[in-house]
Formats: sequence, structure tokens, C-alpha cells
Amino acid sequence: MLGATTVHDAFSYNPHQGLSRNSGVRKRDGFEHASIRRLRAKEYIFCEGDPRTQIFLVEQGVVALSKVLGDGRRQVIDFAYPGDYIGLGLHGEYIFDAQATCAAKVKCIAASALEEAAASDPDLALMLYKAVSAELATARNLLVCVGQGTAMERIAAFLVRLRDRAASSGRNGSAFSLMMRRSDIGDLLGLTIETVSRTLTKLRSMGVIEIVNSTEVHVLDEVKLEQLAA
Amino acid sequence: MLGATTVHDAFSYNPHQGLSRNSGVRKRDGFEHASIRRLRAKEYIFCEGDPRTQIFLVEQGVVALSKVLGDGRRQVIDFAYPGDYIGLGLHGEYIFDAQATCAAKVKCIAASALEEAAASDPDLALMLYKAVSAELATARNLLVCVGQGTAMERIAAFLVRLRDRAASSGRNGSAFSLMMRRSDIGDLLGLTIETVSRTLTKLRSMGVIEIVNSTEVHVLDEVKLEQLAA
DNA sequence: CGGACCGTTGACTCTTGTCAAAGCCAGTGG
DNA sequence: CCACTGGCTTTGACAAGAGTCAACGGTCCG
Repeated sequence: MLGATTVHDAFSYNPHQGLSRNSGVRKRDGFEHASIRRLRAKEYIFCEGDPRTQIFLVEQGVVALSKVLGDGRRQVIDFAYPGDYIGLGLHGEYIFDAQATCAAKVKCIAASALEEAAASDPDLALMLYKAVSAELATARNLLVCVGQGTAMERIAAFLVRLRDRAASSGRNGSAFSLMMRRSDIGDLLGLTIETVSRTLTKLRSMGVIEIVNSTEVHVLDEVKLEQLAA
Repeated sequence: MLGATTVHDAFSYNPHQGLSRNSGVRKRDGFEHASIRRLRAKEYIFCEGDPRTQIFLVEQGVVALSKVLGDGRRQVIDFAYPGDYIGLGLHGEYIFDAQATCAAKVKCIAASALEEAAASDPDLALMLYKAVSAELATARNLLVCVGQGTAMERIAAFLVRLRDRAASSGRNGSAFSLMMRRSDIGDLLGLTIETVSRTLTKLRSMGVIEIVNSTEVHVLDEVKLEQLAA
């Protein structure tokens, strides 16, 4: 768990519920060069349509990348974890929202700096190519999961991915923190929060996982979980 | 309509129904350098897991890019139309199947040639970066559609995209050919063929579209169709 | 103490999937 | 020329999984 990272003066603004899309948060928050920005849960880093001036590197916490339909339905496209870049691509504007799901820390990098450098540095350009290719593979795997899986398969696959991430970052993979609310999971998998909750309850009653405090997951039966992930 | 392109000696093989994943099709079919390969409907260009030796440029027809789960469920990830590249990325193997949905023609390009050139040509590398970024945006838009939309919204959005494509390629956008079966559409949108059929029937009975011969679509009410696309 | 937010659970509805049958069309072969 | 066959689509009846609506409980925080 990341603990309660103290946030200085940024306030949480939600552009989809009436506030201006460009609040003072941006300028007040050290947005100039390669600075660190601290985020509290639910705080937006940027929104779809904002000019793409910066690229962000997640240092701590989790950031949900999402798109929102006119009527409020939201699809999380991906979660960015420490080490992931946010905002790559060659668009003039961001093409999705980026919102911290929990207290988080991101490094801010000028987009122009990175992409001008890439124009003369083939290695860097190839690195970008590779990073975007990886994002593409992730997006497509999620598409398969959402397009073809039952609720149980989607949740199980999601938990397997979290477990793999935890395992590969050295820690004990069978115990990890969700670092997000049920609504974030539902919006990722195309399910309602009720279905997410019910499915997690079912996994608990099957003895596959254990959940403490609604956010800490312990995988009790890894084999079973992988079977359920289809 | 592309008409009945004559296919020489390639036969249709389906790797997911018992045949070897590497039949003679590949070598017999002009796979060496920048050659043209003709495909009949349902013929595979390559499969997930095959070594990624070539990149393909679609010249005619439509190619479905898909992933298949162990039990046969299939998710179409994207359709490649004339002008689209297939197989970009930096993986040693293809990470999806590529299968013509109708008679098609593709140009074959050695993968090594392209990516070695990119290592010393920043412009080319940036071009690849841009191409993959575009694929990523497409995949994410489809994810939003599949994750959040009802059957009607998914079908309507799909038809709008086809119309836009037809319109931008010079022809009359309100009339176009599907160039694929209901199962391809269903596997793209995460729906069954029955639901696809029923939804198209409903659109017909609403006077939004007209379908002749099961494949030729005429959009009668563009405004309504866009409204339905969410 | 009260309120806001989040998660869980229950009852019910409804969209979509499943299963089955029939029609249509194209190609094949008698 | 026609009957037959196979692949594809359409349609209907029914089942089931997920969504909706509502209530309740827990936790955190002012």
C-alpha cells in the first residue's frame, strides 16, 4: 500500500460534472519542466481534448486512462502503473482522460522535448515505437477479455494480471492491493459495480481469494483463478 | 464490390479446426520479397504464434485481425482495409490471426527490411510510431464501443465507421458493401450472429438502412444512424 | 453525531445468448 | 435444366447472465 501521500494544494476537480475543463490545478501544480506532481485519489491529470503539452511517467500509485461518453458512461482503457508513460502518440490533444485512482506521483515531461528528440534519434524513436506497440497489445488483450468473457472470466483475468504485476515487481504475488474502487474495475471490464462486487464475493465463497478491508487481495488458489480467467 | 478475383493455387486452411498451423500455403504463395498475394474469402494470411517474417499491405479486400480463445471464441481486433499495414510491432511472432473476409490482395514486405531501415532512418521510425499510434487509437475506440454500448449502439457505430470510410475514399458514403459475414461483425463487436442479424433487421424496419443481397448497405437516414451510435 | 462515500446484498427486469428450424443463394453434378 | 448440397442469414421461443433499483452497513472525516 502506498500510504497517505500528502498532497499540497491541488484540489480534486471533475470535468465531467460541471466544472471547467481547465481549472487552475494545471498551472499551479508545477507543470513547467520535468517536475514531480503529486495527486490525490480521483484527481485528474488531464482530460480528453486538452492540448497535449506534456507526457507523464508514473512514479507511484495508479492512474486510470479512460474515455467518457456523452451520457456519462465511462470506459477505462488502461491503468498506468509505476514505470508506465502516459500521453505518448502524435496527437495535438490528449485522446483520453487520466485520473489517479489513489494517491499517486507522476513525473512531468515536455512533449515537444521528447518528440523533437525522437526526430533525430532513431533509438529514441524506436523506443517510442516499442512503448506504443506494448500499449497496443495491452489494449487488444483487454478487448478480447471484454468482448468475449463472462463477468467471472473478466474479473479473474483482471486479478491474474494484478497478481503477475505484483509478482514481477519482486513482492509476493499472491497478495496485493487493488489501489482502486469497484467503479474503476467495472469501467475497465464493462461491468457494473454490483456485478464486480458479486463476482468478487463469489470468488471469496469459492475459496479462490480472500479480501481484507475491501482492497487487499490474497490469492488462495492460483490454479483455480487462472482456470477461471479462460 | 470487388468481384470474383481469381485465386491461383492457394487453398483455404483453418488452423483452428485441426489442420497444421503451417501448411504449404505459405511457401507456395510468393512469400519471398515484395510480392503480391491473392487471397480467397476465409483464407488465413498468418496465425498468432507464427514467426513474424513479413509485414503486409492490403491492396484490395478486407482482412480480419483476430484472436481466438482456447474454446473457439473469437475476437476480431480490427479490420484492415486497402492502405493498411498488417503485422507492425516489435514482436518475434505474430500476436493475432489475419484472415481475409472476402477475396483480397496483399503486398508482402520482409519485416527485417522495414525495421532495419527504421533503425537508421528517423523519419521511417516516426512513421511506424505514427502508424502504431493510429492502431492504438482505433483499438481503444473499439474497446469503448464494445465495453459500454448496447447491441444497437455497437452496430450503428460500426455502420457509421463503414460509411465514413466509404465517403472518404471518394465514393458515395451512403452506399457500401459489408465485404464480410455476420460472424465477422459479431466477433468484432462481441455479439452473436443472431443479435447482429436481429439488430440489422430492426434498423431496416426503422427505415434507417436498406440491405440488398445481405451485403450491400444503403444508409437512408444518416442523422438517425449517428444518433443511435451513441 | 451526522453526512458522504463506498461496498454488499436482494429482488426484479431486460437485453442478449442459446437452441432450433426454415429460407435463401450459389455452386455442383446428374 | 433441375435437384441437391452447403454455407449463410433470418426468425422464433426460451433461458440465463448481467443490469437496475433499492436498502443497508461500514468507514472515514468534519
